[in-house]
Amino acid sequence: MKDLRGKILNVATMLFETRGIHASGIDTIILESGVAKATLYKYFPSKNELIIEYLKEKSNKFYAWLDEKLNNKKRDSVEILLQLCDLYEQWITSPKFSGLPFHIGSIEFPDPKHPVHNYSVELSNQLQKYLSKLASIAGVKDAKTLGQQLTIIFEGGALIERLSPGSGAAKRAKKAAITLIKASI
Amino acid sequence: MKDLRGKILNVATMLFETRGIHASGIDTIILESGVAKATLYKYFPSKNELIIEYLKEKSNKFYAWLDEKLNNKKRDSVEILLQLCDLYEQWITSPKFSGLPFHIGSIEFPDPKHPVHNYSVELSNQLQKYLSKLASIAGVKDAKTLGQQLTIIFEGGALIERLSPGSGAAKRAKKAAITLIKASI
DNA sequence: TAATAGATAGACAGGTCTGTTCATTTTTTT
DNA sequence: AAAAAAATGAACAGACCTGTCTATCTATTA
Repeated sequence: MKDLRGKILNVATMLFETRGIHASGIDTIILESGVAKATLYKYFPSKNELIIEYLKEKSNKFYAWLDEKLNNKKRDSVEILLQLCDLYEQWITSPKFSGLPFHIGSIEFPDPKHPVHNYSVELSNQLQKYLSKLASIAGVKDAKTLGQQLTIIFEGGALIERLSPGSGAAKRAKKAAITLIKASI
Repeated sequence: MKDLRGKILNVATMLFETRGIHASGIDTIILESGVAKATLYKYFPSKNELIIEYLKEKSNKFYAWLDEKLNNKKRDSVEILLQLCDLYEQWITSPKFSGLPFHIGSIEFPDPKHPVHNYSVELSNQLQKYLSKLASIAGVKDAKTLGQQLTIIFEGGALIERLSPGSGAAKRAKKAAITLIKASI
């Protein structure tokens, strides 16, 4: 099994995150993945599509990981939110973490009409809905507000942890999140 | 007084924030500012220098505005931090706001050794120190931690407010900040 | 008015960018 | 082993990139 598509996507992911999206040309991507240009354009009709697939795959992997880790816990208590904070810190401080992909997408493509920007906004909204829902199931009174505030903290912490890796931003974000969670019950 | 340098910087600022840095070429910048290419390269030896000047000027303007607004207030009380939260919301929700420049700089230039990335990290650290100092003067016990947490919330809120302008992210970030401030005294 | 400094347009170099095309080779399937 | 599908290398188009340079023109200063 060759899975050229997967190989291209992996290489593109690595390049996008270490060099940036605009700075990673198609020629570099095919060179690094050892694939012909026509092959890349067969699996991904345009660079925009490739970028969006990168965003989508990263997002899917994140939620798959999170759901799996949270699945065994009882969801109908505030405990689940504290577990979430632990998992957040784990994710952000993992050595392979290099920022939230949709931050890259939205900042490198600031035009609100651009498909990459659009999809990035969608992913941020999705995170907010996910966290609000989790808070709601946990029994938080104003779950929507808490979800939105956790989104802000998690995204901010992710950003700063990437700016200064190992500086402990993730840990402080987690503590701030816990403070907000406890204040909301 | 012509102030060609200022005109170039203004145009570059506008283009960087609406189209992104990589997507704004030198040719576009000189075309929009009605200036010869040699003139741009006289005032800014390279595009990197231009980008850094953009970051620097934006940062200076922000702190000048903030210091002026905070100057009349008594600084030795927690009141100053609540004032800060109001000003933060004002800044972020202003129609001319289009994201924190050093977020653009750090994400478009992810290489930690790149001067633009370096300077962006410096600006984020500067914000954290500023907020910690303000918290310290206000009499907060663990001022450094609060300053770091406020930085996370302010940067996260700024990011999401830009992603979804008018969605109220700034207001919720402010509320979260106030919760943390009150929890820290 | 004459000398000096600043700004101009435009060409140029040497790359890189995305995306297409095509003939050839490799792989898979029948 | 023959037919069909997939992948390859390489060239190509047309545009854009940063940065340099020159020759001309326009201000400012003396």
